[in-house]
Amino acid sequence: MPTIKDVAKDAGVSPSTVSRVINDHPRISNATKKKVKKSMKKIGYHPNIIAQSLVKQKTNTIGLVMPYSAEEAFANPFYSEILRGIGAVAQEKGYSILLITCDGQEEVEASLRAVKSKLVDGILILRAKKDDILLKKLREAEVPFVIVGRPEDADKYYWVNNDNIKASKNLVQHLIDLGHKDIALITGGSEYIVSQDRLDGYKLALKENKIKYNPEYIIHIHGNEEIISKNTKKLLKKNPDLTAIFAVDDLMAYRSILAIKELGLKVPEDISVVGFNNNPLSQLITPSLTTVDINTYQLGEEATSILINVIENKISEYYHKVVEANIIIRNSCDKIKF
Amino acid sequence: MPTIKDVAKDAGVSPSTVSRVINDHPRISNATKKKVKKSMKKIGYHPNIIAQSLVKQKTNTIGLVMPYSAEEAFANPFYSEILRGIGAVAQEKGYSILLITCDGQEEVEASLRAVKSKLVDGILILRAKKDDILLKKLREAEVPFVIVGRPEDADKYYWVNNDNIKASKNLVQHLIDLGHKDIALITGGSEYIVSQDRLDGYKLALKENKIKYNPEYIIHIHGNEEIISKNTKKLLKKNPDLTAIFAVDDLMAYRSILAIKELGLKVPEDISVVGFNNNPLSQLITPSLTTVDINTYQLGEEATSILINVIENKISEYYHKVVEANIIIRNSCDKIKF
DNA sequence: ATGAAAGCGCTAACAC
DNA sequence: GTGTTAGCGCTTTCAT
Repeated sequence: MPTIKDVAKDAGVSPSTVSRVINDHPRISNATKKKVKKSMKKIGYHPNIIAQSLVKQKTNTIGLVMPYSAEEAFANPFYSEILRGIGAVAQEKGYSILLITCDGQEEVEASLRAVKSKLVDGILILRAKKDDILLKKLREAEVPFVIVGRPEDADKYYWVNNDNIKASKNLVQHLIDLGHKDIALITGGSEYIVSQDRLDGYKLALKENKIKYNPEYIIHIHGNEEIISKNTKKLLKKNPDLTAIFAVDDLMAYRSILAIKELGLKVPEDISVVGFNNNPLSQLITPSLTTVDINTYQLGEEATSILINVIENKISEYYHKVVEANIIIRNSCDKIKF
Repeated sequence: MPTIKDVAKDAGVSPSTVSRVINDHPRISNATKKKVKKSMKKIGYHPNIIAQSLVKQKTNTIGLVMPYSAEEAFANPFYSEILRGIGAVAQEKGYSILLITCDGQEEVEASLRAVKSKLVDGILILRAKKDDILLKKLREAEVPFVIVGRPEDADKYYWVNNDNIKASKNLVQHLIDLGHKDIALITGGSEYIVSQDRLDGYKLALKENKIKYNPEYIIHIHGNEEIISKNTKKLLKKNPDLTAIFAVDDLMAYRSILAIKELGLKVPEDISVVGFNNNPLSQLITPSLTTVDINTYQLGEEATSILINVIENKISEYYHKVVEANIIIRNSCDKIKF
């Protein structure tokens, strides 16, 4: 592999001149610039990015923490979609993406290692938990990082999120408008703030409509498997008054629908179902699923854009951005008949 | 950020001794080893991986080329799932994953750049095309790389794949066993070898059962959108004899099923449908989809394992591995009634 | 078993 | 505008 010295020799200039050409230095004559570029092409030279990183103390790489947990959640197209948004902006601004894979509990360690080893200039976190050690450690380490999700101490972080409370409230309001009063909520682990927010939106909608909140209607699910099916069935048997189910992720909604069908009931005639996140498949299933489009791609774009600005010192004050979420009404809900 | 010199000073040894501790050099006394490790912890030292990479001429990073094309294909859980397999092995063997995102046509350039800039030690390619420039260029560049898919000139590459011909043949045989003779095939762009293989398997099954091959039953789809719906409908109207549709990806099958339903026909009573790739959702839709499990996770594991072995010179001869694919029979196919 | 010194490929003062 | 030199943080001979 040719180095900067080989180019210098071939072009009859010094290595620093070659370096200046690489970095588009202003004070360099067009003649030498051309000459050097020709030499680079001739001998097939590519700058060694590792060497550049070492001296510039910057890798132009952002880290993406991805626990490869067995949770089905990971099979969620959410990740592919947000990755697309992240990739698009990163590429446009000349950054690479380093996937930091790790198993479950190691994520704190793995992230810090990537940062302290100078592998990445900044980090993207794809979830926000309550009492999150990872966030605290990263802040202590003074690494640039951006969260997709709403952290606690919201004014001490950079983050991007949907207004989950509002979107959830609107979605439940839609069910209420159709005449539903007994609405179950299937939500995720209560350690995730997104679960809390969607629950809060649910409660808010009930309150505004003077519907009594019934804690028996709430299920917290950890993982995404069979439990949902079992719990849906249990729920429906225990509470024959239920007419609607709100699942906080479309994948969960699919499982609920299946369980409802297995019980011999029909969606939406007997039970209305709504989801969240607008999985691309939700328009293809039968019945097509009413859900909330959270603009996952844009979430990825915005987060990356902010992160790169932080890395390049173009933002100093903590800052967040709320991305619109829109209800998409399809065929999984019916009016209550009196 | 502390460097190796700071540790050396604190421990009262030379930088090279610290380096030897970092690299588990055999000839180093336990006493100094302990002393140095203590200092490292005390001052919060982490080796700078960039500097290590520069001198070792090795980054311990593998590149993953991912065109962020608009194709829905990218929303396919296939990518999440294979990423999990790749991540698991990479992490276990101490490698990071660099996502090389690029738009459509740039993939050749982007991959070569990553390699020649010494950003990665090797590359993983997630598809095989006919007459593939990328593969040729990578081989010219003498970069370690492994393909997920069967390339042309199969004996000149490292690759991992399912036996798509066999799996496809078996799947079509299953339809034939149910009495189907008029089976449409919806497949991907003919530039992809996987499309060709699955078509060949289809043809083989017909031949073995002395069923005449009808080219009108074959549709090549580029992209995954509305076209599938339109084409399914056109196909069904033109060929009322059709009793089954084989889509080479589950997502395509979902769209076909929807189109069939929109035509007022029933799956599987009127038309049987089979898919491929065993999308996790295929068990959740109604009717649940008969498909082929290609063991995506394992595909990712094997490919990564081979790549790392190649990088570390543990394999020299070109080599490939075929991963089992299994038919999963669900409820989307019916027997033909005579 | 440990230290001194050179060098991986590049950039960035500082000279002129 | 271009060359000289030092140095980014680490490893690795070559000494001892």
